[in-house]
Amino acid sequence: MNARPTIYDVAQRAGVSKSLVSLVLRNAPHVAEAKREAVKKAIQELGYRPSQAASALASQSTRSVGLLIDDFRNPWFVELLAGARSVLDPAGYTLTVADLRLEEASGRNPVDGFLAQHVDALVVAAEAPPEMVRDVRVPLVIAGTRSLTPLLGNSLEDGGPADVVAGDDDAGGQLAARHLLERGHRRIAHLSGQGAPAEHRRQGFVRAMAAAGAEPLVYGLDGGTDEADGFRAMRQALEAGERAAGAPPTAVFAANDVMALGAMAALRDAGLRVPEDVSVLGYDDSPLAAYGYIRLSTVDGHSRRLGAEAAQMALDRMAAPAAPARRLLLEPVVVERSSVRVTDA
Amino acid sequence: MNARPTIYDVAQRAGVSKSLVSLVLRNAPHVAEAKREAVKKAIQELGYRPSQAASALASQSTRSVGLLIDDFRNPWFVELLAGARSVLDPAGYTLTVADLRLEEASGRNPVDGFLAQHVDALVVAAEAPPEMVRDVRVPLVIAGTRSLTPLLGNSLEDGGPADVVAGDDDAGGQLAARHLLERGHRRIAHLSGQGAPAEHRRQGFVRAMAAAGAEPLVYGLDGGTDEADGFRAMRQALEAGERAAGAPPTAVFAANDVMALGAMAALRDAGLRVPEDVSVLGYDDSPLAAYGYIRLSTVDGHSRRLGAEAAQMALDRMAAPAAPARRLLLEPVVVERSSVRVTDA
DNA sequence: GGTAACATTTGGAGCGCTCCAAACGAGAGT
DNA sequence: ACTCTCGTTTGGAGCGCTCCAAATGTTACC
Repeated sequence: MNARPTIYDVAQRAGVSKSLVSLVLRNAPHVAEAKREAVKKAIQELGYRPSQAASALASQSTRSVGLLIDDFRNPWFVELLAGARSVLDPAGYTLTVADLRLEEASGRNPVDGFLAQHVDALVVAAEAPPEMVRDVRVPLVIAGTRSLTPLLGNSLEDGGPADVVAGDDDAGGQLAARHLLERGHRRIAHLSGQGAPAEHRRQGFVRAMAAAGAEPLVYGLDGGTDEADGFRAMRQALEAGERAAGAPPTAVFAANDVMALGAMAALRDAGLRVPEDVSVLGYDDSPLAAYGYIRLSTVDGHSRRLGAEAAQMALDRMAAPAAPARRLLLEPVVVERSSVRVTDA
Repeated sequence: MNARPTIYDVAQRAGVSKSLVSLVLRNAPHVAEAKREAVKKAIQELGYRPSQAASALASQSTRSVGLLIDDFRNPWFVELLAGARSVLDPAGYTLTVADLRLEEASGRNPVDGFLAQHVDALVVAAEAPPEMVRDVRVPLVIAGTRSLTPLLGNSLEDGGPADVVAGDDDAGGQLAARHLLERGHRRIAHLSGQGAPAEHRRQGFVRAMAAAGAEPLVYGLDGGTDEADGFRAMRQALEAGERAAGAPPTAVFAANDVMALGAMAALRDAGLRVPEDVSVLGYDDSPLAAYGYIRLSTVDGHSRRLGAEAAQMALDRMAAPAAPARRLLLEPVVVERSSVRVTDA
């Protein structure tokens, strides 16, 4: 009585066979309108809800894709997720999300979790250790940064091919440097941190600075990439500036928006105004950057489009498992808000 | 060959029966160490991953609980989630999260989704329409605000009992008013919005103001509760102040942290400093409030504890489905940072 | 009136696992 | 030597659904 009704219960109530109920559920064609209605009515009355477990088991498909993100605390993922849903929803696919940081903290392997759940495809938008995504036996798309591309080598060899869509972090780093350079800045500090995306952004930055004959000042290499790390790296930059020339940098490029926010805190604590005294440029164009109170100029890696493309790739690969692997590199652009000013110094 | 291996494959390779493999998987006692090892080895070699669908179907349990949150964009949920995991993980339960806003936008019912997935319990931490959680037939706990309590009536009648753990929003509103009053403020604007939590906070605020003989100035009633709404409501408050006495409020209490951030933007645009010219108090103690660049004083509804208690209630109810429904009201406190100052005006 | 052609509906055989009752072995006790 | 235990292992019967081949209508056409 408290037991969950099954298609048999529905079938009995509607006076049809279980198979017909199944057809109605998947709204198949060639079902008489009257019976369809009768079944729907019975479903209503019984409060029947299909068992995804049974359906997955029988059909070997869940019409769902898993999305692995880095960390729920960094709102970077919000747009990615929205982009992915915008293509998955119309296709009738469901998205399940997991947070790598949280999963690892509890000693679980999120990829195993997804596979146990029978996701039909996997989108990895986090720096997962290569062995985690190896041997996945399900369409895999790497979404995020160019830095994840090396994973490909492995995946291609011992499993299906993996598609990749990434923001070109190296180009983004160069872009950031040039953006600041073009606005008259020369003493530009870069706040970096560990992890592949940060590394690529840094490399691009360093290269572009060198090309312009400016000295790249890099801080925070030993730390992470969250707000506190940004704060700390900014303090280092400030202290280095005092020690050396007595002049702080006139601009700061942070490896992501959250770090930029940390930097802004450190600057304010030091009595420096943004952008009057020092300009700040972030990366990601996360929701944070767009807040009116923050108005952070930032490098936009097109996270929404990234999500959409990744989802599309997953869909395409499910349709054609043997198609050649695709790679798409998205060209970043800078979004100007109010944290960078032109200087004549 | 590309097919996913099953316990039969593992059993064959390890030279045991499928039942033994199943026992090893659930690491049951009374399994000889040698066989256990053999099975584990076979699992390794084959890259076997259990099928959650099959297991759910056979055991009628997934050892997972669903968590419905409001909106991924409001980082309020981050701590809630961490709190919930802190109790679910040790108990061997898995958490799956869905975002009400996103699901509704794509015309889906997230609760149906959870039930189709066979979650063993459901934690609702969003203002879901009552009919959505009716007739759920699975332990249900309402986590969030006192305002969700009315749902209970329904759930109790036509389904299992629902447990509730909530922050006392009404008390929080009063607390906010008193906090500001005690610090010498009299012209206090409240930025509210639609939705039950905001309503309760507002009611508490209005009551406490009245009790102190101060006039409650409420704005933004016609809007929502995100950053832009906070900005708009703050502008209204400022304009009203000019029109009336020529004096802006000396303090602002926003219905949540994101709105407070919007208010801070409006204040800065108006050339007013926080807290020197006007104090700002938020609500939720979200990660936003803690950023060094923001340092927002805020009412802490104990979201982490909320998550933990909710998870515990879910666990308890699964263990004792017939136990009387529990309700827990968490008393909010204010977290002082740097956005409120004492005034003598 | 009979039958081909099509639209609709149905039972049965799994999908990969869990759980149960029963089988099996190996010491222990008599 | 024989029975009892107790620890360990096993086959079988489902869980609720999908998918297929086959059955059953229905309509149309000769």
